Amino acid sequence: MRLSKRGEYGLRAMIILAHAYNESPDAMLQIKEISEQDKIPAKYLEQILLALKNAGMLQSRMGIGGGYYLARQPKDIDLGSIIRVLDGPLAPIRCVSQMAYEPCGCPDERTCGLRMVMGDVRNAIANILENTTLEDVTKRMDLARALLEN
Amino acid sequence: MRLSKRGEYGLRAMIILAHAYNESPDAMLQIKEISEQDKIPAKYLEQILLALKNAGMLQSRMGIGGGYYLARQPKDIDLGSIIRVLDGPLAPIRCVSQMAYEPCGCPDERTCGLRMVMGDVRNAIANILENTTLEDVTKRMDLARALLEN
DNA sequence: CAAAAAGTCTATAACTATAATAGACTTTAT
DNA sequence: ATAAAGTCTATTATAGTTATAGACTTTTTG
Repeated sequence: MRLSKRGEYGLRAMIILAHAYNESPDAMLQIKEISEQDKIPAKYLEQILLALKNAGMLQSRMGIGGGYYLARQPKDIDLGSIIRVLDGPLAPIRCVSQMAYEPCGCPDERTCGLRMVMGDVRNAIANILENTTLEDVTKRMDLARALLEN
Repeated sequence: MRLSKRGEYGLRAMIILAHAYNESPDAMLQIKEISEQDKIPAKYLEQILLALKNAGMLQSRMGIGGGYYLARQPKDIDLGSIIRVLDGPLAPIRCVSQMAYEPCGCPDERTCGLRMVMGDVRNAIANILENTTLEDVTKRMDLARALLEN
């Protein structure tokens, strides 16, 4: 049930970009800055950010002073979409995937016990990830930081 | 977030064995029977069942008339344990795993946004899987079958 | 307009995990 | 003694993940 490094790196990068957005909506961060801050191999991060850009979640500017920034407000980007772009379906098995269904070959899907349980799991995961936005994440982080200062 | 074939095959096999248990608590099934019923490569299934046996969830008898059977009642075997044996931790990332924690290297785990969300996800998954037993699964299947007959 | 600084794109290498197969061995019933 | 079952370990094959490389394009600015 694990999240790949690719997914993890992508989420971390998006969270950093969301923080930058909060400070100034038109801030830009370079691949190198993000990769150093989060200890992600720069060339690998490059591919990840590019994929997120091609999926419409990031924008970028080339050339001097260029970099990446969120294509939408943090409140309009949910974690589920990010993971789907980088890692594929959220569902543990394909036959319960909403976005990428495939039959699993059991005699009757309607009475397949594994499918029922995994359907519950996929819904639980999707509920959290689709309803958690980058804004939610940065808010929780800010709150945790504030609480620690006392 | 996916379940491996190993995990899937193992769960399917355990569900079949639970059904056999329901029919008669001392029923035994052979590897070959299970593998044919569920279209699982017999030699692969062999390894899976052996792992579950070594983890104390199955018992077996060698020789003519031998086979596998559940080591405990279906109500006392939960799906989370089965998956842990076959696929490892339920958590999407190690730093939120209860059973196999490892630090993830972020500067401060207490304020790591990714960790907070993934902690929620791991709890949601574990809640379902640890609280669903083989008995729950066979009951749901029987109910679904009964409903379809009308 | 040249140079430098950034992102773009595609290929491929290295590594790891998954899935599957093979075969010799042990136990048990008849 | 033989045949039918599980046991155990090794090995192969495949796929997926992670990472690296390098040539290319765009943009800014001196």
